[in-house]
Amino acid sequence: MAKELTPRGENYSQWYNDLVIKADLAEQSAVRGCMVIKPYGYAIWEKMQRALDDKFKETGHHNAYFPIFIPKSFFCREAEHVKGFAKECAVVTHYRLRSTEDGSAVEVDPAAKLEEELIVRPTSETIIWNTYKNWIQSYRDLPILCNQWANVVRWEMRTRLFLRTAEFLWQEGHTAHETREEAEEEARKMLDVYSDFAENFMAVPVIKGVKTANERFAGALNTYTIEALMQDGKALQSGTSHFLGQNFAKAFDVTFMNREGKSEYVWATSWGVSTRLMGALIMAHSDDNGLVLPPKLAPTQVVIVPVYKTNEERAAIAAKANEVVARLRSKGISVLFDDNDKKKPGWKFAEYELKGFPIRIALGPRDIAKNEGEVHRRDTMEKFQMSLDGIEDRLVALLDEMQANIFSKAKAYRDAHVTRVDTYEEFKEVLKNKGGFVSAHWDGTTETEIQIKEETKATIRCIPIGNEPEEGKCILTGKPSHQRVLFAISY
RNA sequence: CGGGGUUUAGCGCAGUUGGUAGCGUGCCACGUUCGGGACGUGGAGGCCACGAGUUCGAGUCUCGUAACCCCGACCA
Repeated sequence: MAKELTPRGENYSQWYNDLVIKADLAEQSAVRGCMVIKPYGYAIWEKMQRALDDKFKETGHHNAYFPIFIPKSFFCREAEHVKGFAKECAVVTHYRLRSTEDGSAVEVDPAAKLEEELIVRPTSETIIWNTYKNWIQSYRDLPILCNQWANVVRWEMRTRLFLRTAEFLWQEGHTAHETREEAEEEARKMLDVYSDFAENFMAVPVIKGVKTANERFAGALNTYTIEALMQDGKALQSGTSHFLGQNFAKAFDVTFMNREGKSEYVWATSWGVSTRLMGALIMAHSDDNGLVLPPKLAPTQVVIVPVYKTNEERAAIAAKANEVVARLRSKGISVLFDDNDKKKPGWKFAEYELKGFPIRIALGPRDIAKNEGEVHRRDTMEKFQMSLDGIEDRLVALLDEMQANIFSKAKAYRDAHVTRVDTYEEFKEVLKNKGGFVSAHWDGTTETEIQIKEETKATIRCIPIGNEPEEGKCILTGKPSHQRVLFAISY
């Protein structure tokens, strides 16, 4: 029992942390608040990246890259933006080190102080809009649809692997448009791209919605969000898409000649998802045996574990296994044949379950004799015998079924944890004992929102898109309300 | 920045009234094993966070310093 996990029920945070480390996804780095993503974790992230990138390309976007450093003066151009990020910025003040007098160490060379400090990007709106200024003169130059895969730094007080780290990997799309309508449509479209990805690849059901003014991105006119629910009943903001209006165009003086020959400020959007999605993936599906990966994101979908005593058996199984490997690969299934002789089958079973490999096939002498394999599926932990004839087609179907099953399981949990309440007492009771989203009336004011947050720790996660209008009374103030909003305690 | 805690082998930990360092796991070697995290034997691995004190003697007591963790405030 080398890698026993903390049970999920007892201490969810510890379970999560344990799992991330023991499944070889990531670990705390020696640098405060920073994370090392290990090869296995990164392989999953790469699959996510690839799927997202394909979607971005399909919707007409191009990848580009902008500097990691933002001159302080750029950063301060947009008042709300700087207010939102100022408290968590890493700042470069010098560009050189020197040896100390006794030669035993190095120190910052005071003579190498930068004239203007550089901010390590917490997000790239400012450096990008400073650049877009030079790219845009006419409506013919629009739209600009760029995406960047990058790292950003936000000096958070408290960090958690994948969910909140001082440095994290993400993608940030930054688009420039001719009209308000086009920009708003873009922001909405990218929200749909995100929710499609979350649900169809990650198998994580999400609620699409609009953020309240209080929760909006610093500098945006409107922030759209996808909100997912974790198994401990906390919500996780999993992706955001912002309609920035003309705020950044005005801050960086980006104008274009419109079709009427008049000068106009450019309309903007930005949108991003980060390695936080890894956290969502882990917390949405995993169980006490470890990680559960949806087949579309599993770096390896099928692992074949040989079971043998003698070298003759080992050779016979290997021959059969290699044949199965080739057939599975011909159907596009990623497969590993683990004939490492140093580890025993039982050890391998546990290890691959911990790492969330969707399907395992055990091949032993008994199976070979019958031309069968023992198939184990990770999502339900069921085992059954399967003929090796045509196994490739059956596993393609099984992987699809598992993808769907993992999603519907998560969705059933999520749906069971959206609770409608009409009084503040019920509201507090549900948050305390059941968790999840609480659908309630709110009077629409920031004061009420903040008071509820202070009293219950719950925030308004979003106003769901397509919300049915409904007359009611604010749970806190009793003032009239025209629709319900979703509250939750969140990460 | 408030409140609590930790620091001893690669990792996880124990170490009693102060007496000179231990367990689990991992690692190396050999043998028996191999259908759910096998076992035996042998082996390597330590400035007990750092600095000062008390003492014949400090992992253990006192003071100081640092790093990290948890709970708050801040946030994708």
